[in-house]
Amino acid sequence: MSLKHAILGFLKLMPMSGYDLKHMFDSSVQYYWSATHSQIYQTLEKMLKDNLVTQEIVHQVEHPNKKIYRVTEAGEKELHDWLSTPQDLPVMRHKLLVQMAWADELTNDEIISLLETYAARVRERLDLYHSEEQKTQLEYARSDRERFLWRMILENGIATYERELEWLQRVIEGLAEFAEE
Amino acid sequence: MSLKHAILGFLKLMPMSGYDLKHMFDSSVQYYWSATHSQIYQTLEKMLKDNLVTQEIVHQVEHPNKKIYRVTEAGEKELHDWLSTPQDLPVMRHKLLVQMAWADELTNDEIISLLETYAARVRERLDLYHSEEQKTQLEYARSDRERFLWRMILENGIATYERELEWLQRVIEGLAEFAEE
DNA sequence: CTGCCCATGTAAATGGTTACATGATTGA
DNA sequence: TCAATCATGTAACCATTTACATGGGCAG
Repeated sequence: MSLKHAILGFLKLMPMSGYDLKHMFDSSVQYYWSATHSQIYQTLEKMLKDNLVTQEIVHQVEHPNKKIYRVTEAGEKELHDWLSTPQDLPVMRHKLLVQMAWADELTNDEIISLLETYAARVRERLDLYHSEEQKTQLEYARSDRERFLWRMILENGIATYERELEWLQRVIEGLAEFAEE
Repeated sequence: MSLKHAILGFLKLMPMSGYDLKHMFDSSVQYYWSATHSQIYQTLEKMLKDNLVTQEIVHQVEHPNKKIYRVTEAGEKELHDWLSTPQDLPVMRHKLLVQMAWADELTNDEIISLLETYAARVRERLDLYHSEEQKTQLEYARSDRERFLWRMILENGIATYERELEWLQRVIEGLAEFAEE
């Protein structure tokens, strides 16, 4: 499980609530790791039981109380151990590719429509990657090396999606050769 | 759920058993969709109940009996409907990138070791993509257009992993600038 | 005689999504 | 007054992995 480890990393950067974590995942990591709020709250509970984090309730007047979590020593060790463990290739679950495998029963127009819709979503994602917000977040890095690593993560995403766009274009162009009569 | 749909596509290509399906997933689709045998058997049972497939028991002498599944009309419809539905971007769950996000607490050598191990796995995967077996499978395509689509799927995988290798190389080189004293 | 291929399953656990639920404050 | 933000949670379900389980045939 790496949701746990992604959370530990964020909390080490800065103690925060489950709500804050959700925003962190949505704004910076969403693109290579995601989590719903229910999953985050439940995982935090479990991590608390396992003594990986501590909880402090902060009473607020104008807002609901919040629970601030902090990484414990055991949590730091858990994170460090995981960080030193080589990971397998991520399992690809690429629905569009499954569709393409069996798409010969669709018309050219139908296939192209699938590809175009997908391309539009890829472009949206790319816009997010290129947004100012992403650059701002690099400011929070705690060292030049950390900033470099964060920039590399961003660039990985950008390259991934740009490559995907090129591929989509090639498929669309290639399909033209199979004009329907 | 697209395991169901990937299965329907395979069965439409050729009626087969759960065991055969497992091999199909492992040899051709593993790289963009995967499933364990337990998942396949259970899904087939469910699909049978839902009348998406029929089951025929083939008695064998030298081997255990096998259950051959065929797509029903309802199954064809289910597949066709799904094929015409645009898909969202796949959720990326890239553990190595999560590690990189928090890797500043590792030494350069430790980070590079993570990256190199990962790169070795990417190269293995690329070898699979470039293997003869992959080219042979293109023969089973039922039309030129289908063969084109299958080739594009393969090329998507190849491009993905080649890009990943380039990125890994850039990170490794970039890290050198942060030499440890 | 060892280990792989054939062929099927079940059970338990983990991970993840979706829906249901509440309720005050703030800005348009 | 409508919608969004803040802030938390539970319950049900679905998807996926891992482990447990069986047993004959065949090749080295």
